[in-house]
Amino acid sequence: MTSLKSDFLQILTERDFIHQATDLEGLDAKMAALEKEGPTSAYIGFDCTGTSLHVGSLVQIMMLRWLQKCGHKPIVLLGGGTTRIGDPSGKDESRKLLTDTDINRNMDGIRSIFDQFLTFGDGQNDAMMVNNAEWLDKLEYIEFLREIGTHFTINRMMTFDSVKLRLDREQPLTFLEFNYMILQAYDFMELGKRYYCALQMGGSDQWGNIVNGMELGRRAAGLSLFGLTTPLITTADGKKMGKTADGAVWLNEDSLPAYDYWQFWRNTQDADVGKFLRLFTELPMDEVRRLEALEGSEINDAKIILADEATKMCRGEKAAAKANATARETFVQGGAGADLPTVVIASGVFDGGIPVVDLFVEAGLGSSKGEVRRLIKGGGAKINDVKVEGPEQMVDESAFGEGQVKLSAGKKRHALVKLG
RNA sequence: GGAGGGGUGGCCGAGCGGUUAAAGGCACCAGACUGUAAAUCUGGCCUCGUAUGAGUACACAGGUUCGAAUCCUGUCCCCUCCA
Repeated sequence: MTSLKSDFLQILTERDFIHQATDLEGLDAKMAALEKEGPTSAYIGFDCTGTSLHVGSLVQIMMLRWLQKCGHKPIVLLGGGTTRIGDPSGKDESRKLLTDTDINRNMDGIRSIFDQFLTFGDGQNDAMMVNNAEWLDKLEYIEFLREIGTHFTINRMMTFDSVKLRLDREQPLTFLEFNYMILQAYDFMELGKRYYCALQMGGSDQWGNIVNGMELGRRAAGLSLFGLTTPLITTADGKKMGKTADGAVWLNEDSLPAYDYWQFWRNTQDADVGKFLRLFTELPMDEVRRLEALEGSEINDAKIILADEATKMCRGEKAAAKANATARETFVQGGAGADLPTVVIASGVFDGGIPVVDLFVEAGLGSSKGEVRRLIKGGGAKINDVKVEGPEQMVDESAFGEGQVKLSAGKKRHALVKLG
């Protein structure tokens, strides 16, 4: 890559954020002119398909954060309107249609995430959040077709992956979904007109949608727009990043406690440490290079730093410190950290003792008694770090040395039970 | 509208009257090895039960049969081809 002049693109390149970009030099020149011409604003759209976003969206969010750090203006576009259509990109089947109340609820959840990562306000490079329902809901069909529809040919639309893949696999694509890209294109143009937004970023599956928006903006409004996509982030063994046993790794505290979030990063594979440090932390590159070069068990230090940094950003300094402390106490000192999932059980329940099996289910370390029984059979269940010998074992109040009991299912899952 | 094919456990996918709680694979969980890694090996993977076992289960509802995921009837859903 030839030398880039703008800080923003320089950083993005160095940290491997960029998969494809339109006219990188042109964009670079525009962004480098920051001091004279003011900040460039750029947007990323997020559909409101769930109450939270997961780490899959984190690359995108990090880009907005860097954008702001470099003195530009990030725009978060919530897809209040487009979510009512459903993006067919990268999906074999159309998604179930969401109700408006679902969408509104989801929007609230998602909104709260961005407060962690960006600074919102009215200043020149403060972030802003907009909802595309604001303009999409008002569109008039015939008028829209005449003004916008004339700029799209079916011939070209058929060549875009989101459409082509679906058709190639002989999967149905509804007319509703077919319109998604047009509406997203319209968004880009609208943001260009309203807020001088010149750049749209997104995941690699958004390339087609982004390019469409650029072309529409140019043809229909004479705007000069740019597009940039991130690579699909996969783990070293080729899986899509961000799925764990219990599902997605959510960014919202409500959906995933900070301790688990921290653990997710802590359990990164060796081979991914460098990549993740680049993308998901703001550590200087020298530091990243030093950390990823660590070998053997030393790389664990790098993973801890990764977990600290990532958690700090998403959940705040305190939560990160707490998660770190809990992990240290639990794993290094073999104790029980305060941040472990905790269940309070009325002390009366223990009169005469209760079966271990029930206790584990109660503590959320197993979804059924059978599952816990199997765990015990496999030798994976421990109480206060003592292996549970058999499923018939009973637990009574004598186990509560300091008012709590630590239960472990395997090496990584722990929970505390307290008397209440 | 017509003709045909199909709906099996989280997913893929065998089975097509009893030997089927249902092959195999993936995913997942635990153990061993380690470094809270990867790879590998071992065990597990519907619910209840210490267990012999029992209860549910192969889209849904009925029926035939000593016995059905397997045969029949109806319903719902999906796909393909034709118009």
